Amino acid sequence: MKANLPQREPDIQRLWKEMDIYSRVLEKTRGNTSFILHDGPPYANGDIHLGTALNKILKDIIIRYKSARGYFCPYVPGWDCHGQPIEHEVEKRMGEDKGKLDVMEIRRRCRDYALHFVDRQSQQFQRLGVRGDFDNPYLTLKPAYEAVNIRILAEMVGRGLVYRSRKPIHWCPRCVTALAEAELEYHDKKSPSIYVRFPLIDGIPGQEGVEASVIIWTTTPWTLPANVAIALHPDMVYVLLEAGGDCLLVGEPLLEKALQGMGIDGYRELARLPGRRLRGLRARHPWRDRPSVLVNSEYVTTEQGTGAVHIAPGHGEEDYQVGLEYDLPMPMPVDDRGRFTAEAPEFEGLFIEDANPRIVEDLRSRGLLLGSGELLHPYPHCWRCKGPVIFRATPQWFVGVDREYEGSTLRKRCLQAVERVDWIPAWNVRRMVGMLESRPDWCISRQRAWGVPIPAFYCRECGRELISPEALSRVEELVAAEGSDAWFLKEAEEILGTDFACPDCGSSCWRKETDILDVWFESGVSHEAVLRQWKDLSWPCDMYLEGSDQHRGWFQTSLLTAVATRDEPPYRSVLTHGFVVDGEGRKMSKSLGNVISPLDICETLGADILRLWVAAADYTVDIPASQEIFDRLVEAYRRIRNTLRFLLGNLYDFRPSRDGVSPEDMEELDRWILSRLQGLVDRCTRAFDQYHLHVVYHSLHNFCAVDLSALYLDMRKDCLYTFAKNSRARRSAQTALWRILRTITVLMSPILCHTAEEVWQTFREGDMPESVQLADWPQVEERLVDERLEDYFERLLDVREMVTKAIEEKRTTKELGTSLEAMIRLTLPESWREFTEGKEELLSTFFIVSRVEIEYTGSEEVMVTVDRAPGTKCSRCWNYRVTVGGDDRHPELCDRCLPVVLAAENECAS
RNA sequence: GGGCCUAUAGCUCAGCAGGUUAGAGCGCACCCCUGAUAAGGGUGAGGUCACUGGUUCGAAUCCAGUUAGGCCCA
Repeated sequence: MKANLPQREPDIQRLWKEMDIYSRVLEKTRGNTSFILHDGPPYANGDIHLGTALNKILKDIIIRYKSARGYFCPYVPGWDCHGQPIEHEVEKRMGEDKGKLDVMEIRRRCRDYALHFVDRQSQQFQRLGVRGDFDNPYLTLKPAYEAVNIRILAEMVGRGLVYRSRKPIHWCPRCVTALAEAELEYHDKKSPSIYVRFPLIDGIPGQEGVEASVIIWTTTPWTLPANVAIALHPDMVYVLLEAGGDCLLVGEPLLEKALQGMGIDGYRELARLPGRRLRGLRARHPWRDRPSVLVNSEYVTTEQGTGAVHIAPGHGEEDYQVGLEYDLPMPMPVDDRGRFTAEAPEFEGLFIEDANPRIVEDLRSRGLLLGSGELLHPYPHCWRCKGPVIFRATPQWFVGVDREYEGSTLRKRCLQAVERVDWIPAWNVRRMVGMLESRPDWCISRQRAWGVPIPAFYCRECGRELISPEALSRVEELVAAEGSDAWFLKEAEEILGTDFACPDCGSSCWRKETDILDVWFESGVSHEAVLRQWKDLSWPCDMYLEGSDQHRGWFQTSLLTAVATRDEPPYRSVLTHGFVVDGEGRKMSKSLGNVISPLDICETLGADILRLWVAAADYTVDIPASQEIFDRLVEAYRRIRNTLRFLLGNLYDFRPSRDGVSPEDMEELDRWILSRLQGLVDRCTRAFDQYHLHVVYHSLHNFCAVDLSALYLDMRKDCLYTFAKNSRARRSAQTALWRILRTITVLMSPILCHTAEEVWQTFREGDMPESVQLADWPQVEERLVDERLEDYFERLLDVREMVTKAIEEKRTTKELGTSLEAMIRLTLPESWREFTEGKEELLSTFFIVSRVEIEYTGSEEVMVTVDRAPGTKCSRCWNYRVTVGGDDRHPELCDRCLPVVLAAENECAS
């Protein structure tokens, strides 16, 4: 049996396209309760990987299930089209031309690039079998979408949430530009390594008379002019020592290393005290009047230095955090070309690298330098000019999460909103709360070209900034009509008109902000831009479904913008999945060489195998993927497929409307399997409702492998093959087969969508829906549930196990081959008489043996003995019968086959 | 380094709220069948429940720590 999925699936997908299945399913369910899963936009860059495939398939399975249950499920896929990675990629491709191109040309190329990958990924998603409105997706670069960013921002401005402040970012002083993390390359760099003394102004507790100094170590002397503080670890022990007439304060774990670095041999220990007791003391800044304050920070490590870290909030991320915590000033004496300004008059005009030796000399002359050397260490460099980059504070726009408005703050409102969301799995609420509690203000500025502008203006006369709801609404109109390009093409006056006067100086000459919005802001407003604007969608949606990394990403940015504007979360539930790892549980990476491409799997095994992989895994944790796992899944798939094929094959002469037998007229065996089938329907439906897809997979597979293949179908072959075509028993069995086939085909259709459709198209007849996707979800049919019958067969299955074991023993000794060569003598307890007496025929079918004899005894024990069945093998039904040879017309037949054959012969003759 | 999470047979998963020799399917080995045949049936072998302590009469199941791994942050 060859599944040939890679070839078949595209045909099936074409069929769906031709019948416009997405619209047909929507029409079928229109007016019903809706279930809206809002698609998180993947980034329009590169081909899809296993993680993307996992995410989209999960969404698809859930939507297919919900719509089969009757929910109205419009699904609009989307793409995140702006942002630095695309711009970076485009600039890389431009190579040398980069400097020559203007913003509009870069934006045009970014747009082409993004649209190219939207198209490509769209094809790839559809190849996975994903059903959705792929002709009408949402793209964050569309003007209507872009304009929503401006509107939401305006609403946040109206609530006083948006402010401008400085924050250190990676900056290339040669290219005069901000750099994102992805634009950094780490290379070794030789830096000066110096120990600097900061004399304390205040006395040390318990050592008030001593004139001591704190020793810091740094590899960036040029950041010292911006120093405002010295950080000590609160729990680290600091040693006050006396050496060569100096009293120095050094962290105990680093003492030896530091003294060596400063060339100090002998010393006398005066005192020891923890960092927390030194907090608040003031030290003297080498050049400025302002003191350098001793603060505590957990960032201080024992790896390098002296345990005392020089803090310049404008020149480092950790420094900045410390600055925020202690409300420290943020001097920035370095301009955008890396030259000192008048804020550092001693070095004004010097490029920072050139200033380093001057600073070191200056410190030496002031007696503050205690040691100097050189150090080779990894350091970030600019990806374009390859020069070392610096951390430099520049003005950025922020959303303040702790700003009061209407009696509360954004952070508090979000924390309350989180409680109104159904987090799946439930423990995710903890993760979300933890992140919201600790998150800093949201920096929404990016110094790039490819995105939506931050629509602020600056007075050309006095520099005052303008960001008001009124001004923003002008920009919103413009962007809605012409797209964000218009911002870059038009002058400030063309956008604002002449009726905005500067409240400070009265001027109406404005200059535009050059920053653009963080792309996370863009995707964060998708609930507004999509749920509220698309026909058939509504706000809030029922579900967001993404990887667990989105707690900090999209789940949070969506929550922030929704709560800031509507005070409600944009989703009723959030379902997360883990990450794809390899067979050993390690993450997939090029360097480990363990990457598997979903496109390769589609080409070699088929999308249904990939979908089965998604369904089989417990996706709440890491999802392993390896060759072996896919091999196993292929086996499992074959088993299911082959079972379906057997069912189909035995229904060739059966039409339910003509040949169907009503349940009360069916054979016990058939009623039994149909009762079992109801259990399967119940289990699968419950599992789908809880999104426990692996339970569905295991249940379906088990049913096919055990209930059907190993038991029921094997037992029923005799009847299906040898009974008269139109006999009630055979039609009864076929009725069961038909019901089973139809039911499990629909049950599996959300997962194995291609296979289910293929089966559906094969056995569909009469007024059955055109596609399995239009079929109703199976209901548990109470009239088919027969617990008494199931209990009865449950007990017989235990006996059957004894029977097969006994037969196996005889097989090993070559006394028996097939089980039909056997006859079974059962010794049963008297209490079994009422439900087994006279059922020898059924039992021989149940055990697939030629004959069964029963004896009853007073003992409670069940006993089984196996013998060769008497008689000879009927050439037609392969049962051993004493009646074979009883009729001269067909001496090779048994008495059961004889009339069947005679009847058929008559039919042929007439 | 911090937050959240995971660890049961070769693989995918059960084992709900602590209680008899830890289950299922697949795979594997051996056998049977040849009217599901690039199929089907049967039997069987596989697990110190990551490790170490603790709570308990009793722990895969509860607690602490360790190790390995994942996501996010630093």
